[in-house]
Amino acid sequence: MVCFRKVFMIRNYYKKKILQAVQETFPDILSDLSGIDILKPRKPEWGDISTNAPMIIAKVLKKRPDETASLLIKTLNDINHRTSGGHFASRIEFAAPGFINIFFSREFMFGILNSIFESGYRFGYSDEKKGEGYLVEYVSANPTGPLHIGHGRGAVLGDVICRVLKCCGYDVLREFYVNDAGAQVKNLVLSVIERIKEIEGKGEANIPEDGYKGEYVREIAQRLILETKIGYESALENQAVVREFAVNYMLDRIKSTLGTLGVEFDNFFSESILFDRGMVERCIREFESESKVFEKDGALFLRMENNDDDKDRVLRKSNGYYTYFASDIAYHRDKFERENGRFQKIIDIWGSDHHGYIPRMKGAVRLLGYNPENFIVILVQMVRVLKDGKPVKMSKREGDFITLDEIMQDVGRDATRYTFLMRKGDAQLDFDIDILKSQSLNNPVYYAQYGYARICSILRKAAEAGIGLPAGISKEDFDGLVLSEELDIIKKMGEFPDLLDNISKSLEPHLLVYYIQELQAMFHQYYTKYKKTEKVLSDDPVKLNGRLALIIALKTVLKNAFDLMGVDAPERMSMKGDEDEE
RNA sequence: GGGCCAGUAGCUCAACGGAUAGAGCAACGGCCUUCUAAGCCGUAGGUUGGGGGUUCGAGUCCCUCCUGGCUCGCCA
Repeated sequence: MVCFRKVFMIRNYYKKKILQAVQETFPDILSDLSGIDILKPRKPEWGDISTNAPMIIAKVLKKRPDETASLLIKTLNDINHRTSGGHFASRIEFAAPGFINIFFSREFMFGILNSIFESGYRFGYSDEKKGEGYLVEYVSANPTGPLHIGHGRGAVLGDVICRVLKCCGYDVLREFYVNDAGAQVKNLVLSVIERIKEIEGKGEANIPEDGYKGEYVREIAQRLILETKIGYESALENQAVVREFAVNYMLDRIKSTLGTLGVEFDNFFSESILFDRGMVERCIREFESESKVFEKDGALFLRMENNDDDKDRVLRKSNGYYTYFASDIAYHRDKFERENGRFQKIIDIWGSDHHGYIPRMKGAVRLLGYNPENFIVILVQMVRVLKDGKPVKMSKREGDFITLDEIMQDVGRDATRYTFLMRKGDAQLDFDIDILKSQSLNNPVYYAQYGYARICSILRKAAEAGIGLPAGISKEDFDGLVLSEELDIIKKMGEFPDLLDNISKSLEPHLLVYYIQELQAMFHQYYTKYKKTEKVLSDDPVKLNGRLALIIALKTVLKNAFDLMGVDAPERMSMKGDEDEE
């Protein structure tokens, strides 16, 4: 058997073999070979994995691609026969204009299946990069209102990115930045106080221009009165009390929504702490001593020109207050410095309306003495909510919006998460409430879950028939797997570790959805095609054991993928028309 | 006006610079006495916004134009 140790990535495995072949065939070649690529062919007749190496080498050596290819194939065949424990390829072919196509051997596919059983729920996981730290900040909604759908998208994306990074062996900290020091919170406080006045009948609520008019503000006021016995006048005098209560109330509510969504955080980092601990001042003092700032018109500017930004930026306004940018610099410095530099990479997930802020923050990171490349911003486009076919205007201040809680009540957590994960973050997304409500049975998440439930159903049937489930795959039972659909499913499952590695680098979790969708389609097709002829529960004991092993492995891979997406993997699903059961 | 992102099937979107551009919805026609029909099969649908360029090869990279979104504060 081909040796599978720890995480096994097919791409890397074959890349090694091909590079080895290149070295052995052309020992004198010195050029840069980074153009050599390992591809997954689109057509079955092009093999299971292929490379463009002949073309790259042909260019360097000024030879014809078919010449370099035939030499490489010769060496590859040689290596294939030398490989201890079994061959990795059953066929190695040339294809015009200069590809080498490799077909997996049965030994290789047996190895994939075997490694799924060996790794189980950790299949696809890695501990290779252990120690490399990522601090991922996401959501970070102002505690001035309930979460809306846009927050949900960022939350799910951040959550799944963290899950994938963790399983790829990174040291991950999930953080929520609480903007509890700025003007927005102040506006909330004033709004709450006005509602208190209204409730006590001391006049009409006079919500300030930048205040919040949502119903929840009245709720905060009512609770505040109830729990602290505070009145209008004392609230005016003790705004800090109102502030603390309101922020805590909103944070609790936000946390509860996140809990429903299945999104967790390791840390909630308060903006106020940056000021309380003098972290903002410290940054500014150091910038001053390094002549990175200057005063103009009574304000303090950070020199950003000719850096990453196109403009000098204000850190301290002429009224003496610091800008949001100033505290954000201190915050990001802390991220890099925290726990003796535990985090090499800082990832922020922002709404794409903040994209103009990226050069500024990158520049600040550079001025702090860190490499801006280690500060990565993922942008998430705002979600447009459609109702009655028309976009719903959403204004937090006007209190006119659909909350994330309401969305989840309508379509459920799984569908909500799945919908957000279906597209990459920086693409516009329409969330049509009516369609998701009325056609929720058509939701793609059910397609994915249905396949899982089907597998469980077969395994239940097997148990009922007294058939023991295999805990692994033996060489003999593997002989029962000969249908091309079966082998294709095995190959696809083998891609899972590559996929996770890819996502951990590209930070694009939507690939997970596409993978599940494809894998499920393969299973549904296989199931339907053979439900009358070649059932999993075959009378032939070799086929039976092979197929049981296949679907148990499939169940494992699917479960792992679902877990990473935070979507439920149901053991059974009721069919249409069965609603009245139970 | 400057900057960032996008423009791919009727709609929503995929496709590390690789071979004949793919799914899902929607449309049309089929498949349930058998391991779950929330499934499967088939048909139709495209000059990848337009035009140049780079090379063995471009939806992908460069230039330019068109269109849309976002953004250009001593707001956060």
